[in-house]
Amino acid sequence: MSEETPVLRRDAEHNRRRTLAAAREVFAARGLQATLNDVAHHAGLGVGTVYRRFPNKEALAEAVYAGKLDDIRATAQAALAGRDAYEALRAFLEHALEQAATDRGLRELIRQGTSDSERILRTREGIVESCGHLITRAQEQGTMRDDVTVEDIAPIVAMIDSVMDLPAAGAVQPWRRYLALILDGLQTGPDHRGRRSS
Amino acid sequence: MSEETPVLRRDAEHNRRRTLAAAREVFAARGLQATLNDVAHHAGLGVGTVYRRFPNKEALAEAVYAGKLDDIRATAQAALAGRDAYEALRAFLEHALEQAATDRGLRELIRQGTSDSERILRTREGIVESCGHLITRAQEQGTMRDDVTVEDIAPIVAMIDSVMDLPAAGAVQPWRRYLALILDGLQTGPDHRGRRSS
DNA sequence: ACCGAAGTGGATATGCAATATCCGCTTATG
DNA sequence: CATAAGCGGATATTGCATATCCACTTCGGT
Repeated sequence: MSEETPVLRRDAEHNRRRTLAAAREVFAARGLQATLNDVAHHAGLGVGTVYRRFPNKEALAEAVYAGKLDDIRATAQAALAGRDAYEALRAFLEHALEQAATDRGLRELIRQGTSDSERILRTREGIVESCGHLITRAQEQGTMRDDVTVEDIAPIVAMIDSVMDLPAAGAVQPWRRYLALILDGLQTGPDHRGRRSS
Repeated sequence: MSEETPVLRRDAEHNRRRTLAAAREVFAARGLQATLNDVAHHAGLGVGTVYRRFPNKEALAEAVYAGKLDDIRATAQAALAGRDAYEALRAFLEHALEQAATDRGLRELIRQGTSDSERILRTREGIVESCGHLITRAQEQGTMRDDVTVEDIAPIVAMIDSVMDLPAAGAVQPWRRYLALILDGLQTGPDHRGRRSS
């Protein structure tokens, strides 16, 4: 066992959880560019306390999001079991983007980023891989256009994300509308998506 | 005439043009967050020279982009004369986004931004307004879904922009594909966009 | 050719914001 | 109660962008 199990003092453990909870909230609201000072203050703790447990912001972000992202990957993998691959993909994307909609930090993490931890990177790859399988199967089932690729996943997610970043006009979130629009367009159309005559 | 016409010395005028040219290139390549030092160096000039002509970065950016943006607005207005409003809107968006595709600074300016000059803001409004007219006319012509609004323009542009910001996989720019996909989805479908049975 | 105004360069002052540390004090725990 | 662990938050450090200043150069009219 090279793994250290320092066995934190009770109060320390309590503060560790407080830190994580605060980080979740702050990152969700203001994104990953929020400072550890912000997080500490929001948790009612000193900065030093936060830095004692997490060497830097990236470590804290990973602690906060690794699980959440992994859940999403699990959902993607589970989607592979669905009968209708197109519908499974649609449902998965809606589910995953719903998470992103309420969490700006998660959104930033999902996007292609340079400063990501190895773990986050792998998880993201896994998600995309599952989506790729779904696309292939949907095409075999004749429900998805043949020119769709795994390469389309990242742009689609980026596009929907960008709508979420827009200053929301009303209370409603218009991203579902656009996701539906795009996915709808990727189906095999009734008349092979014929253009208007003129 | 409260307008000053300082009549620049020949070399000064030359350097002013050099500055603008350099700014165009640097902003296009690296976006508006490039520093005036970058611009000056790229122009082969000292920072002081740049600051002598343009009080700050925003002024320089406006000098660089005001014309370009105004051209886009003119194009939008011209599009109102088209017979087929849907097609005119499609062509305009493709044209405008083509400009954005090769100019990161323009892209950032087109997006909703806080630090924009009054002039830029008005121009953007004008563009959106023209798009709104096109949408209304297309609906009257029965070529566009009735639930489309002017409010859809900003998200659409944002979505396509976000694709452009993605690290380009190959040499090809996939944004046209997505723009076509989205606009296609906004047409009135042959069978009123019926969902698949299952 | 000369001279004053205009222009130039770029080192550097200024300001700001985020990161991370340090250490005197407090608290948990055996 | 002893002591190791933990805490707080002022502050050092770093990094970056903005903008200025002024000794020096160049232009252009006479």
